[in-house]
Amino acid sequence: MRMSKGVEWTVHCCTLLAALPEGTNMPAARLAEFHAVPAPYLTKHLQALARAGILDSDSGPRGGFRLARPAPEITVLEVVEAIDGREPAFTCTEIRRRGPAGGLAASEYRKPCGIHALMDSADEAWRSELAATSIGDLALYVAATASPKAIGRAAAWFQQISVRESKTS
Amino acid sequence: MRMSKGVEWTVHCCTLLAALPEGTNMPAARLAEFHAVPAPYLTKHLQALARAGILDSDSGPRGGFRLARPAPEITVLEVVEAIDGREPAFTCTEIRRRGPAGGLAASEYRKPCGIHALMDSADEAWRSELAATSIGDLALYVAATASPKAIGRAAAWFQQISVRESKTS
DNA sequence: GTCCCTATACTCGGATAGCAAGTGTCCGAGTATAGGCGG
DNA sequence: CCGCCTATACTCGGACACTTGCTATCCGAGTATAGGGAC
Repeated sequence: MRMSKGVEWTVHCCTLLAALPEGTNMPAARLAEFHAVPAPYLTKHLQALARAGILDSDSGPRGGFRLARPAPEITVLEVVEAIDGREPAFTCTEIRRRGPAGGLAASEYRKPCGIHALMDSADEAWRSELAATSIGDLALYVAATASPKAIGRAAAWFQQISVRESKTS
Repeated sequence: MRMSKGVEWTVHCCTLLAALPEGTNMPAARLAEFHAVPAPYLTKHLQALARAGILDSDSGPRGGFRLARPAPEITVLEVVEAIDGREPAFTCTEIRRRGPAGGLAASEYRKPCGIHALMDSADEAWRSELAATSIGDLALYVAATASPKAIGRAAAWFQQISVRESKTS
């Protein structure tokens, strides 16, 4: 059971977007550059987030991605489900109905499969934990715990891409 | 993020083995027959459980698998980890250290990555839920909730394989 | 000088190859058993 | 009749193809901008 790499990338991207000023957007190429990940593949995942209603996207020059809602209203679970799928990891194939002891009428299996119920319960606990934290929480955590040097470098890079844009105009 | 089918199969197998009389074992072929799953592939997974110390195996005629410990002392988490691996689904690649804002000394990243911490927390909640239920609990649940007809069929099949064995002798 | 038009360059969006891991299968090594043989 | 030996058949154990889904990439459609020209 392995989670897609895209989850880590997109959650980091959302956290960065949450730190941007209101109404500001950032193209996928810049997001990829900041996180040192392959740009085309990251774009694919960001599109999935746009489809899920987590990001809004603008085309053309000065275009890019931005959070569709305030960061505190976006849970990490939403991002994970947008990338990794909404269906639970465990899929019950109703083994108990098969084989020599199975084959009975559906009415004989009214109680849920015990293993299925347990797996669903564990899955629910997992999702509950991810739903309790928002992108806004993560952004605050980063702002509070990141070293001043790292924040300084991020700010410097952010200014650099601003002058890089104004140079073309 | 999809869990291996082998998890469902082996948990069902362990539950069945828990229902067997003390000291009784069952070969992989019978377990596969009862659950209507491919025997060779199930064998592969049962071997993983034997390696993990969950099952004991006997070779030769009258051989087979049996629980290595009392069913209440075997948690579902053990079975899941034996099949699906012990490492967490999410792997942090320390994205924050890469890119234009990264590249600082390791001492600048003493606080753990927020996303990493959250994912570990969710993973812990998931594992905790699976560790709270034992194979013995599942066996009791099945015995309490399965329909009398299903239990009757299982008993009939169990008797049938017994006479099938005695027929050869 | 102001407005409009056109060409441009940059953005997202979906469709397309490559690869790793899970899925499914097979055959060989080892062992308790069952029958036959000798005492 | 009893004990031993041998051959057997059945079991687990690890090594070998195949398929699905994640990984990585590219090119095309759409749009706001910037410059030039006309009024």
